[in-house]
Parts: sequence; structure tokens; C-alpha cells
Amino acid sequence: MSRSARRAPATTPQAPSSGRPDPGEKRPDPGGGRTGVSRRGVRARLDILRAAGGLFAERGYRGAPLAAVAAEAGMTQPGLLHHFPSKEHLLMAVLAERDREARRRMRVVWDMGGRAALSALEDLVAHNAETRDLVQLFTVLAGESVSAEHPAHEFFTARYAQARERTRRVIERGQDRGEFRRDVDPAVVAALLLAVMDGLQIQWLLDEEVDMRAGFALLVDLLLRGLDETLSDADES
Amino acid sequence: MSRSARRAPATTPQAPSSGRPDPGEKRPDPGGGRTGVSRRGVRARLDILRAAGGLFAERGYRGAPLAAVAAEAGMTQPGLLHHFPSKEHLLMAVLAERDREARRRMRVVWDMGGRAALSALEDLVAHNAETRDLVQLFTVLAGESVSAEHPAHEFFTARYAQARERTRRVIERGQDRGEFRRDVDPAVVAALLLAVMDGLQIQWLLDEEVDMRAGFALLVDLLLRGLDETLSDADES
DNA sequence: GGGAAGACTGAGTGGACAGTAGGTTGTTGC
DNA sequence: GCAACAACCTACTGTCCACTCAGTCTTCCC
Repeated sequence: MSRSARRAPATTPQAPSSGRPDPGEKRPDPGGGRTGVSRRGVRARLDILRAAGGLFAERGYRGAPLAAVAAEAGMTQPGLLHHFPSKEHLLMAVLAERDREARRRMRVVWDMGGRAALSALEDLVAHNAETRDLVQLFTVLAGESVSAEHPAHEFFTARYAQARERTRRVIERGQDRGEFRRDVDPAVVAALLLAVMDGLQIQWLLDEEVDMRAGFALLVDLLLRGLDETLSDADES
Repeated sequence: MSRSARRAPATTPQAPSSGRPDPGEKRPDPGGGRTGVSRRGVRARLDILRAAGGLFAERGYRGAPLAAVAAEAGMTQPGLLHHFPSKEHLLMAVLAERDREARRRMRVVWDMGGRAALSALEDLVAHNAETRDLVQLFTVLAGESVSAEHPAHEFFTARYAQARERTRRVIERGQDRGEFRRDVDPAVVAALLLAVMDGLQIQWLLDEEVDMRAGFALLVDLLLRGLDETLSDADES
């Protein structure tokens, strides 16, 4: 009778790995046996995901009751649970959905390398400063999920590990091209870049006066100066 | 009959501003009327604050039931509520307590200026890497409290504002001494420094492999190079 | 247009949890 | 040692909330 006796909602963001069809993914052809999701259902799922994204961002996962999400989506709470078998499944679906959007934007950066990637990252930060909802969702949930038993803990652990890995490769590519000095650890630069983005987001969310763009631009400027291959003076005090 | 009809626990961290004596603050002399806190009570309060600090760090404020805190402190839940009239009061007391410790460490940095302060900050980061509990408490609660209606929202807003302001002055002092270039905004540098500390903490808490010290050292190195008064070449591409 | 599956609703259930009431035990100043 | 108050405890209340059940309405393929 324990709470976690039901089917676990899968730590990987893509799908709750249950027998149900992947939510939000419209099946192109139901085939023969009239099984799947109706057009109305697809719409309802999108409404729920949108509502959940907003409320989780505003109040956090634990602070947002399912009934509030359902009301925001224009239905009752059991109605919502028809589409997502549990609150945890809903959370993972929201993360998968929003993560897809975030990754699409990051791909622009990851596909480049060196200096170009850094200025693409600056553009991303500028874009983030316009989309408070998405930023707040990930910041609030990342903070909440530092606790080991939070349902999104493993999601964020994996997400950060991957982001660091890909960003590290971006820096390495810059080194390979001779744009950056080789005596700094690309992994450390990657962690630093991600840290600045997150840290500035927290401050910005708490106080809109904080200028994320200026802060990140300063870091990029410092990196471009400090990592410049041509200026490698060896002054180690 | 609303939940918030009871006495609000004060947004400033120092005291719940209620008629009760300031918790955790042993009254030096009860005077005449036999009013105050017994030696046993002082001990109990400290136990509760320690337990609450640990559990709030582990599970977050909303995720940690009062009964669990009480059990950890060796008493029942109503026993705990004898010392702290509500969970919210307890949270503010924990924050006040731990913040005092954190400020004491920051004072070393703030009392200095320029380069010396930056290396003092490095020491602080190194110290943080040894005290996971305190770091996790503030990281988890800061994330949770981004939501506007979180009880600690205003606490963290004020805390960050003050930290930025004091760090800004540290940078300004460096400029006044001629250690740093004057063409960078000290407020932006301050936000950047705090952002890196927070961002690295999140990554480190999710994955201990992340090297906070190396990340912060890199930033300081970049700052020392980039802000060096003597090397002010005016290459603005 | 009939029927089967999907998309719901209203009315619960059970458990977790913050806070209360009122009584009992411990401590301390006189 | 004895008031008086602090420091508890047991038992309870009210509420919130995730989730269930049993049924009704809607969609959509044939």
C-alpha cells in the first residue's frame, strides 16, 4: 500500500514507459482497432502540459496541486488523471516537452564551436531574458530536485551531465581550431558557462533589475580575452 | 478561517516579530518574573534548528514534514510547536541562524577589497566544498523560494540584493586602488561572482564530480587578467 | 447511425500534515 | 519545598490533496 507501489513514471524524460501511448505525440494512423488518442484528447493533453508548466514554474512541483492544474486546463482533476496516470507522470511529461524546446535552442550552440558558439550562447541568454516562464520552470524545478528523493532528481542530474559534456566539446573544438589556449580544462570552462547562466537566472528571477545579458556578456568577454591563444603570457604568480 | 489568519512570521530573518522571546537567543538574565527560556529549552531549540536545517536541506521546506523534524530533534510535533509557533516561524529561524554563520564568513571578504577579496572568495568556495549541508540548505531553499508566494521569497530577495551590493563595493574599492580597470560595471562583476558560486553549487550538489574550486578559480583568474589596469588594450571588436 | 473506445464528471477514500486542546512532568527562583 | 512557569505528551481537528470508482457524454470509424 505504499505510495510508490504504482507503476513508476520512468526517470528518462521521453516517456513514462507505461503501457499507455506516448502523451503529446499524436499517432499518425490509428490502424484498424480504434485504439489511441482522439483529436480532442490531443488538444486536452497540450492544454494540461501548458497549464502544468505554468503552475509548476509559479509554485514548484510540490506547491502546485493537481486540481489547480486541471482547473487551469479547463477540466476536473480526475479528468486530468485520465491523460496522465499520476502527478509524477505529468511532471516527467512536462519536463520532456519543455526540454525538447530547450534542446532545440541549445543545438544551435552545440553544433558550432569556439568563439562562434560563445556568441550564440549570448543570444540564447538574451532570448531567455524574454521567456520568463521557461526559465522559471527549470530554475524552480532544478532547485527543488537537488533533494535526492525528488522525482526529477535523476532527470536534472542527467540533463546537467549532458549539457556539460556537449559544452565541453564546444570548447575543445575551439582549442582544436587554435582559437583557445590549450592550458585550460575544457570541462571546467563548460561548468563555468553553465553555472553563470543558472546563477544569473536565479538572481534575475528574484529581481528583474539584474541584467543577465550584461553579466553573461562580461563572462564571454573575459573568456575571449583570457583564452586568446595569441596573448598567452605565462604570468603565474 | 483562512490559513494565513494567524500571526505572520515576519519577512526579516532576525526574529518572528511576535510577542514571544527571540528563539535561539538565550536571555542572559531572566530578571524577576520567572519568564523566559530554561537551560533545557535552549538546548531543545538548538536541537530543533539543527534537525530542521538538515531536513529542509535534504527534502526542501515543503517536502519536510514538521513531525520528521521533531522526531529528528527527539520530541513530538506538538513539542516542537511549543518552541516555534508555526512551521513558517521555524523556517525563518533556521534561515536567520544559518545566515548568521554565512555572513560571518562573507564578512572576511567584504571587509577587504580588490584582488585580496577575490582570493578570500576562493577560500570561501573551498570551504563550501567541505560543508555540503549548509550549501544544500541555501541552494534548495533559494530555488524553492523563487516562487513569489514562498515564505522565504522576500528573505532571499533581500539576501541577494545585499550580497550584490556589498560585493559591488568590494570591486569598487579595487577600482579606487587602481587594481581594476574602471570601464567595467562593478554591479555586473558582483552579479557574475555570485552567479558562479550559486551555479557551481547546483552542479556540485547534483554531481560531486564537478569541481567548484577549479571553476571558481578559473573565473577569478579570468577576472584578474581581464580587469588588470595595466593591460588595458582597447580592442573592442 | 450504431457501437466501441475515448474523454470526461461527481462523489468519494484514505492518508498526510499543520496546528489545537488540555493535561502531566520537569525546572527554577524564592 | 513550593508556586509558577517551561517543557513537554496524548489525542484530536480540519484541511488539503493524490488518487479511485462508477457512471455519463463524446468522438469517430464502419
